[in-house]
Amino acid sequence: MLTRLFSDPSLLPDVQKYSGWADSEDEDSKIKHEDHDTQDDTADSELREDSRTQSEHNEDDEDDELDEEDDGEDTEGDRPKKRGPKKRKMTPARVERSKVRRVKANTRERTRMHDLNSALDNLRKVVPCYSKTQKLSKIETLRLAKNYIWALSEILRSGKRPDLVAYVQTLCKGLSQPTTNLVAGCLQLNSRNFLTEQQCQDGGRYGSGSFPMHSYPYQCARLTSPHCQPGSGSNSHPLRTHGYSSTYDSMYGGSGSPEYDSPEYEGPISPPLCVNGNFSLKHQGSASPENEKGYHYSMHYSGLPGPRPTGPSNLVFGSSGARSGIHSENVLPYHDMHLHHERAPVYDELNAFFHN
DNA sequence: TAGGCCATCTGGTCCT
DNA sequence: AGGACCAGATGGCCTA
Repeated sequence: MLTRLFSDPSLLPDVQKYSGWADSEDEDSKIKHEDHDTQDDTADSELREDSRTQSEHNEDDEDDELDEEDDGEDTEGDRPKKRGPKKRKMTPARVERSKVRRVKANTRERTRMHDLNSALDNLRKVVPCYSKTQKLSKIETLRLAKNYIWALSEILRSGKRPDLVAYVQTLCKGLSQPTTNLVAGCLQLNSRNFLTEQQCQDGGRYGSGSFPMHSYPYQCARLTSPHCQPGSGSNSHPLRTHGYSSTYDSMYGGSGSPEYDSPEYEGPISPPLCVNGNFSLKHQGSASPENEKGYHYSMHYSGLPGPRPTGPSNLVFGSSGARSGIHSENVLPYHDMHLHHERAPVYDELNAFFHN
């Protein structure tokens, strides 16, 4: 309950500052630890005491003058007298300072974790599967990102157009089954979007003329995604008759598809970005929900033409601005942000590679 | 209900 | 000295 309230970064600091219940939770935590300390007055609590900064000790001198030393009580009954610095009593002033220090540290830690989560959200948006409604978990996001980087690196290294199956397999390597399904569904949706909309309405650089996506054999492979409806647009494509509908069987441990080894499928290979539907429909002037949907699932990667922004002012992913309370992720909405995105060199290279 | 995921608190350690 | 970072602990929420 409180946890959820705390999860609102915009509310939290003020809430903590001005509300009693937030402090009470902090109090609960402290009580928990203080209980621990009292339960066993041990090295643990000693360590904590010993680790206190020198300045605190100096500050506490005044307190020490007041209530330092009652050595008798310090021995805690039968226990042998401890070595090292004498344990100091937690005077009310010390307790108060400790509380303030802890509250400040907690706030910083929350902010830090919020920044981390924001960065993860940004990462979710640039990996090949992005959905606002079905977010990848943190660990899966990192795994997918790693696989994505690996896949792109391989493309650059080999200088070959990627095979979609291998590409998808690389992307899904090590991912959980649900995430694999999700990724596959995203890829499928984007491919379909491209086929049914992009191909028809876009005569531009990504159209069928410059890029033979329409002839790609894996466009509507059978997927677990509900987006792939039998009989839907791409399903009627002539190439659907080639029996490639089990594209993902092999990766899911299904029937296995010897067809994949056939040279027949090494033909027209689309770039991974194209496969993933990186023909950002947002830029096509259409505001239809379908396009919007496709946009969310895309990698926002198509708006590559144009001069590369230079200089730190264009760094959307720059410093977090945590101190000012403004996170970089909040500066621009993503659909604006990626227009100003400082593209990594790999983007340009890939773009050039696939469009020459 | 168990397990996964997550947010938060906390103390320790390292760095500037 | 203070902040950043880290990992462990804890508890809530959600889903199969």
